[in-house]
Amino acid sequence: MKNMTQEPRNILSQHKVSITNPRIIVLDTLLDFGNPITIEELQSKLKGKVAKSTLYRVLNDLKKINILNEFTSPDNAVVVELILEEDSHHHHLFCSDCGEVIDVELSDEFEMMLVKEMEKVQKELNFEIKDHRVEMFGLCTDECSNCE
Amino acid sequence: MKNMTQEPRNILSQHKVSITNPRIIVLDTLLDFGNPITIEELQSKLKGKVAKSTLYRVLNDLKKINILNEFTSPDNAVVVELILEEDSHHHHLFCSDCGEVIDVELSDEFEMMLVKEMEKVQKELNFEIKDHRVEMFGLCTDECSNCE
DNA sequence: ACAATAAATGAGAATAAGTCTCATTTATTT
DNA sequence: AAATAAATGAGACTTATTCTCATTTATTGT
Repeated sequence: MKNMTQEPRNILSQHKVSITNPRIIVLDTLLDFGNPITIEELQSKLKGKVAKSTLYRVLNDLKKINILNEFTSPDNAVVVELILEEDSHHHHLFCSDCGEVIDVELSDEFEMMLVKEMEKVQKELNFEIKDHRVEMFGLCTDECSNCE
Repeated sequence: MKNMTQEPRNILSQHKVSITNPRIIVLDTLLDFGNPITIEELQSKLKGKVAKSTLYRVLNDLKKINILNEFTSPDNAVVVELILEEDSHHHHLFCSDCGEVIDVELSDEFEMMLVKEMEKVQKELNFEIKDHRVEMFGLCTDECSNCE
């Protein structure tokens, strides 16, 4: 899902937040990595460039303008992922061995069925469902660059 | 999914772990609550009865014998839930307002389709999928005892 | 382009969740 | 009931995240 068409400066100005160095650097790093990334890994990539407190602030800023998705891996590590306009709806696959997080697109057929299920749940439980998430856990095999 | 048929002592002896007071108290509390619960809330229920360090140890023990499920809420709070033998496969619904976590069963039809989707993903990505989870987010309305 | 104002940053202190240590207590085994 | 092994409590320690505040950087109006 790597995407080089978007520029940090454009992203920021499109969302009407001021353009600052730390924001550009964080966005650059996320765009360059192109996959969901652990805060820990992100911190190590930014060591010496962006202060720890600033990193957390920038991540919060990005969440506020809805271009950052945050979730946790099975071992409770926080993972973030940029939401780019041309990204399609997708879910995540976690390797329990190396910790890698992989984007997965499921079929439209499946997504439609999930929506129907959610509608049923909404009615039964009188709950207004806004969003959903499908997570899959397992082991990446020989294709994974981390585990061998 | 509240279940009163299981006794802490039986659960522990069935899993060959020694029967101790803190373990009984923690299991009792989880059985009594009968729903997924935040560590924070669990701690407050056990205040003065079980030491913090012991609580975490007991929770780890229960995870080791596979009778405790752990996951995180959308705001990254850790939530635990007892896995009882007669519980059926289910998913979770999170209220963004009051933080309540509700068990949801989805149709067999849907689950079968999800399994098919996972098989596709397994082949495509050469990933061995062991487990999955469907999470839904939204707002509970007038039925919820917490929000009004 | 420049001054004034508002917002963002860095560095480290503060807080909070979870783990670890170790002396004491409680279970289990014989 | 004694010996051995395991579990506990209390609090120290570690690590992730938030907060504070003095300084720097961006934005706005002229």
